[in-house]
Amino acid sequence: MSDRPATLRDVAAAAGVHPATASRALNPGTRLLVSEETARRVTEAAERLGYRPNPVARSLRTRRSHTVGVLIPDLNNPLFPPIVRGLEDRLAEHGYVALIGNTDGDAVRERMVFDQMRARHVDGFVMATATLHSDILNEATEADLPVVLMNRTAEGYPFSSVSVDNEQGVRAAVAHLTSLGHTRIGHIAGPQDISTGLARLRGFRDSMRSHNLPVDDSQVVYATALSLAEGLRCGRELLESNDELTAIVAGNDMLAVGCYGAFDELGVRCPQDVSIIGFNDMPFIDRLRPPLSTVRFPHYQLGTEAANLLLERIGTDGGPVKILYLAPELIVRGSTVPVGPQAVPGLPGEGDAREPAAPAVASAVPLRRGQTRHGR
Amino acid sequence: MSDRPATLRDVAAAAGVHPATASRALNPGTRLLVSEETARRVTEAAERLGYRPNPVARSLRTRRSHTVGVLIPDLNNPLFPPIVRGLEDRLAEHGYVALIGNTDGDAVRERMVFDQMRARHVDGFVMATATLHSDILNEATEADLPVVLMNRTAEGYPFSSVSVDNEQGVRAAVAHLTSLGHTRIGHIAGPQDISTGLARLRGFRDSMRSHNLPVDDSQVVYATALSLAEGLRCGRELLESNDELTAIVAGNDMLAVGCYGAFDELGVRCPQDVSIIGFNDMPFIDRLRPPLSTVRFPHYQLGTEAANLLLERIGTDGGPVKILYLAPELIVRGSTVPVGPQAVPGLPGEGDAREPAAPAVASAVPLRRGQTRHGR
DNA sequence: GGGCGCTGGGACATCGTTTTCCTTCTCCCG
DNA sequence: CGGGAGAAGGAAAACGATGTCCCAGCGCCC
Repeated sequence: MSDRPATLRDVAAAAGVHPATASRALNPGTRLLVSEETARRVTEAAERLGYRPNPVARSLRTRRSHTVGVLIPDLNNPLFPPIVRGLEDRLAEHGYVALIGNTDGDAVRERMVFDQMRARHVDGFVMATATLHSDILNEATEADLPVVLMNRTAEGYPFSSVSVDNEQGVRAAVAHLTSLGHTRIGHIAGPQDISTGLARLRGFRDSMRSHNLPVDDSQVVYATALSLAEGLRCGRELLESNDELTAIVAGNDMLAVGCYGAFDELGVRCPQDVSIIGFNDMPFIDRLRPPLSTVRFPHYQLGTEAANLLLERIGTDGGPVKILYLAPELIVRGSTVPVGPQAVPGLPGEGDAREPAAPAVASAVPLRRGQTRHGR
Repeated sequence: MSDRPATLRDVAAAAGVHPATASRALNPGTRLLVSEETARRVTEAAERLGYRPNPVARSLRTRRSHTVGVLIPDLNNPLFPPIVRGLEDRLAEHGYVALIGNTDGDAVRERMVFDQMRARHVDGFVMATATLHSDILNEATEADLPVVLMNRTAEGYPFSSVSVDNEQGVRAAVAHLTSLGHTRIGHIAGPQDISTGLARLRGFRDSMRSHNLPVDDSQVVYATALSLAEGLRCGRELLESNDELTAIVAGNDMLAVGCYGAFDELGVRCPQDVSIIGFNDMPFIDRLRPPLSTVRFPHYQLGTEAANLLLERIGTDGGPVKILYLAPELIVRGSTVPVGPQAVPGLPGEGDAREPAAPAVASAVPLRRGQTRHGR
């Protein structure tokens, strides 16, 4: 109505009460301190004036910004947007908003955004950042900041975390490959200072052992980053030093896609010559050639669960520390086929195990169009 | 040092001055109001105490939140992360942070996030949202909110905008196709209530006309959203009603990729039977099969320019309204080939016009590995 | 009937800055 | 030597909400 937005004082005046009373009436937690009748009058006045509490003033008083800091390596990595969406959506339900900070895996940048967010008085942190610099975690511990680790696990820190059961995922991947007859399986391991890199390598070794398959040193190559470039480099190295390799378990989808480049370079056909399986089931990964077999986990839900954990910690300060694991799921696509000479199917790599209803290439008829076209 | 973070009052006490003086000394704009000597003492005290101004208190007083609202359709669309990164990086340089709101192309959600952001007193808006609901724009105009439209143009609103020269981009696409001998070219138009959908359709009609190629009604199909599903539907429709079509200009990459699905369904080979070209050059689009020819624009820079425009508007209130266009660039990949029988090259769709240095498949030698492998 | 407990709500301080106003002091010039 | 300009910085009022303190009134019970 007026040009300046209505303030609590305006509402109080309109309702004929003291501002403090108006505050009490409007606040769910303190509403029972005022009479039914007064509360009604105040809320009605607020409604009429289109009153919106000023979150800045409220924050100043309550020392709660209703803002959380989210540290991720890089939003450009297609894995993160769905996770962030889950996080944001869940936070929004509780009146919180997320401040997203990209660290680019750079310690200096990470420190910068962390400090910047602390300066803005975020109520908590969700960290999915690549290399967990313990000085930041230490600082957060000392300052008793609510922190939730996402897709990373806490070791010796009093932080809740939500992540995927990486060992189980990799075990499923290895079991899948062995069931296809593969025995010489390589692994492109993610950086070992990242918990996922570590856990997946562990899962790889464990399940190879349980299948009685030896793993010599040349079968594992270590990436220094979860990037396409490192995937290319490691794939090259792995293939060049291992003649008889028939399958690769990549530390994540990015590394696997990078490996596609190595295949092209070396004239290796995928999946006929070498099968490969990734991890994450990134968006669009099913549209590559060949469509990548991978281990999926529920991205969006990872975000919502992280939000839940953080909200618990923030809400009643004393919320328990929880370590949550989400179950992974094997997704078989065109990049993994049975080993051996028979492994040259007519149509190169199609068929997604998860969407069986999708009209497959195989079922398409040549169609009238094809003929007119070829005749040209 | 202490457990409670240092406040301006602490700094003032430490420097032996009044808090107001400390404020003046610390604030670049008012520093010249205090003596050299005092300023030195204050900054030194601040340094010593590790003083960080409380942005909440500052915001309350200055009515500046140093926060901007960014409305985008969906962060999951790979086109947006790079743009958002550009925006955030540039804003961060000036002490601003972005609040990102996903509208999902839904008017209700859009209204929600808009209100939420206004309640949070953002200093301005960057809107890249799909359908620009004029009531929101009207409201922003009335309230005199700084608004920058990104990848959308303003029509009759006093807002700066930055977008791509869509007409020119589509003209380049059509010229490319005609130079390959295509004459029967279809268009999957984006929604006509989005400025890009409109402009690209206009560009299509214009350039077809200037090549003296007729466009009948069946050659243009209208998508209701920039989604894979709509691309599939429209591609299907276009192909089924146009027997002799040899090329398609898609309203954006998403529609083009959706169209790939239609190709599969109908047994149409791409690019041998039908060439297709997209728009945007989304990340990872070069890794599809076939790699999509498309029209690129500098994503990151779109974000930084939007940030620049907004900062100008926010800074000196009176900053001019600017309409900025970025030049597009044609990217030829494997999805567009010459029309006719000769259009069946040995290797299906490879070769990226932009990265000529990349080792191409064609140059890969069979390699020793290939032999051992084939012998198996 | 007076003390007591309880409830509703007003007054005021407070969160940490910025900003306006005003006092003090110095200096310069007529 | 007095007065005005100007610099330096203190005092205090915001900004808008919340929370603490306290008082007035009312019902109740002994």
